[in-house]
Amino acid sequence: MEKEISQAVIRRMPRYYRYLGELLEEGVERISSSDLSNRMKVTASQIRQDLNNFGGFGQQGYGYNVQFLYDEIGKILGLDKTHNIIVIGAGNLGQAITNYVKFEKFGFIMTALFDVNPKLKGRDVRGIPIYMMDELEDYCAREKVDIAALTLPKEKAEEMARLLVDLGIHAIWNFAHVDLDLRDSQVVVENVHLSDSLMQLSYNIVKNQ
Amino acid sequence: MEKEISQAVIRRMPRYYRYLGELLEEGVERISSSDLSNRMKVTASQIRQDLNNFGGFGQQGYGYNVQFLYDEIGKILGLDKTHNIIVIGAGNLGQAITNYVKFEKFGFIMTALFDVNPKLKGRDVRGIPIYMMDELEDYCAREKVDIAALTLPKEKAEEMARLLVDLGIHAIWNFAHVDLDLRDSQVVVENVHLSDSLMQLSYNIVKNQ
DNA sequence: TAGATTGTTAATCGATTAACAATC
DNA sequence: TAGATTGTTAATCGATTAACAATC
Repeated sequence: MEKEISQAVIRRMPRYYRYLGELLEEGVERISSSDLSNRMKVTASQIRQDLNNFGGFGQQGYGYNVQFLYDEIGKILGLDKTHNIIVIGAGNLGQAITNYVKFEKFGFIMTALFDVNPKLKGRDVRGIPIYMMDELEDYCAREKVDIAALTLPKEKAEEMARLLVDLGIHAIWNFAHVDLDLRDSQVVVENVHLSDSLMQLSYNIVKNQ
Repeated sequence: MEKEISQAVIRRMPRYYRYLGELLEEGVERISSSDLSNRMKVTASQIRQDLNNFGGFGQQGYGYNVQFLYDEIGKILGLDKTHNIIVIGAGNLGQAITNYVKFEKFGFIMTALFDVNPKLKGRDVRGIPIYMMDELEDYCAREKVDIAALTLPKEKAEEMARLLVDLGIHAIWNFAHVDLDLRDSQVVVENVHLSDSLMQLSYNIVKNQ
């Protein structure tokens, strides 16, 4: 296997992607690491180092072609493929994520929600059906599912994560406020801990005073 | 001023807080850095280093008192005070955040939502009123507001952020997919970039295959 | 007191920045 | 060709881990 690229680098890639998208919208054709560094408030050195983890996308004396680099970073991030997402837990957060249409622009397609609440049976979120949890297994056998977004209370999250692994799901986008211990599986987990984020903000408020 | 504590350390504090909360629920009275390190899958060294940024909370030969350490970290994170939060943008995400009752356990109180959509006028989210955007200034003059959660489309986020700064708000919890450039102000910004998180997940899926 | 475990200093590791030769 | 700017190596900085003396 090629040498592992650090998550610190990976975390910055979506940000590059976003700035390049903005440059495209502005009609900018090429940009140097130095100009980009001014915009993004990072060092030009870091930009060149980061990009060169994945290959030489620039040209000496010229800089980087914006469209080309945008597309390449898109490929690196897997945005050239579509990813089907199911949402486990059709509460407020689950529905909000489902409604966040922006994701589809990047190839993330919401295909179904699942919940235990019988009141939600047969309902939908902007056309995306809500199923009962006992239909999950059949659904996963029938349809291609790439990512499961987990928006359950933490008490139920661990158990559900196990089930999802058994059903062959490869990636979990975890909104439950708990660490999923799935190290024995091959599943990729990405955590969104909103409480943690809020606490960090709170710390910085206090510090600032 | 005391020496600055790195954000890497701060980011880990909410996780310590969560594990200590779980230990409390289990009725555990004391814990050593080594036992905690086993649970959290970090090094004992890191735990001791992190904590000692803020003071000596442990006792040689004994370890750490769980309740005491929990309370101290709570204070460090500012969770001993309440924070009033207003939500700018009462769309799905704004409403989902408002409904996320869990936050209140940590002293974060949702007090109002604001939107431009006249259909929402006079409505509420579990008793929390939705106001029109033109009432924002009066509201901020009248009520204590600690944090503004920003759930607007990115086109409107920057302008709104400026306005919030002018209205004297000190902290912004930013869900808009844009970097707010508020370096000239004293405002604390914490970003939640859901798209970035999803892209990072996507990268790791591709890598894993 | 002896054993346990912290607080803290020193060593290591990895990530960021600087420098510059290669090259378009 | 000369100027610009990359790709990449070397230097620096900061964060993590290891080690151990202090002490409960």
